[in-house]
Amino acid sequence: MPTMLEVTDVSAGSVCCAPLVTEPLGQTDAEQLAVTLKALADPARLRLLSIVASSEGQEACVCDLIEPVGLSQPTVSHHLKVLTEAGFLSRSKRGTWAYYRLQPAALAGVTEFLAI
Amino acid sequence: MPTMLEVTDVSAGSVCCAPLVTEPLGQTDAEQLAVTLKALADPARLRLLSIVASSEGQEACVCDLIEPVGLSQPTVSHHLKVLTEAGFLSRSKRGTWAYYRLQPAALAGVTEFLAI
DNA sequence: GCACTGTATCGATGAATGTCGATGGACAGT
DNA sequence: ACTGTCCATCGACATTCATCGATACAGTGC
Repeated sequence: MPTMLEVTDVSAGSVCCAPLVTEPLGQTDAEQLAVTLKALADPARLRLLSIVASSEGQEACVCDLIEPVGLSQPTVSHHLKVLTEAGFLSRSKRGTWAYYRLQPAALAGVTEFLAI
Repeated sequence: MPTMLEVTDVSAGSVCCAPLVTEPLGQTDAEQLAVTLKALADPARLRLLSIVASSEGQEACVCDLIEPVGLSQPTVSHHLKVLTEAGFLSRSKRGTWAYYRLQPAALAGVTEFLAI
């Protein structure tokens, strides 16, 4: 088969390593975690994520996301891709529409890492 | 007195608003949260935070942080300032040395916000 | 006062990133 | 096929940011 890539699934759960407060982080672990946190650290993405999370079935179509955040369609598409690659959302296309669904495990992974 | 500023204390606890998944985030809340998360979303800062967190009394002197992260002293100082302004660390000067201490409540606030 | 050490600030620079308009590709209806 | 809609990618631009060397500031000891 050629390229059945379908974005990237982190198959999240725990993020990568022991909780932040237990032991010093190595360089590569820190870089990986920074990528994940950077995906969250943007106002537009936080809003998109919260809108998806509080939608029916924690799922929303792109067309329903553009107006609420007040950004252009390409920009919204870009942010959704970032969130998806970080594992916080998953994408499924139904007809002409693309639906993005919350992946609670990814959030849980971050929480677990930051927990005391 | 002229400027007794002493950085900025968030006197953290909960971050600012309802958990991410409960209701759509407003623009200003999202911006505030993004600033907080951006402070975490950097490899060097994650490493610094984890080193401080796993030190005796969850506290460390700048001089003990420079070598482990392998960055210049001004850069380390910059990152510590960012973490302090975000409320994750507090600073206290004792003699010539500056000690940075973990503020667990700030981490707890983020955790609370991301929790399901 | 003077030298020394530990930190913070300043200014510069290169890299990363958020944003948009324009374009392309996929699908539905006529 | 043609048209229209929904969405992703591309290229460009402006801004932000991580990093460093140089410098300034504060405290200690002589």
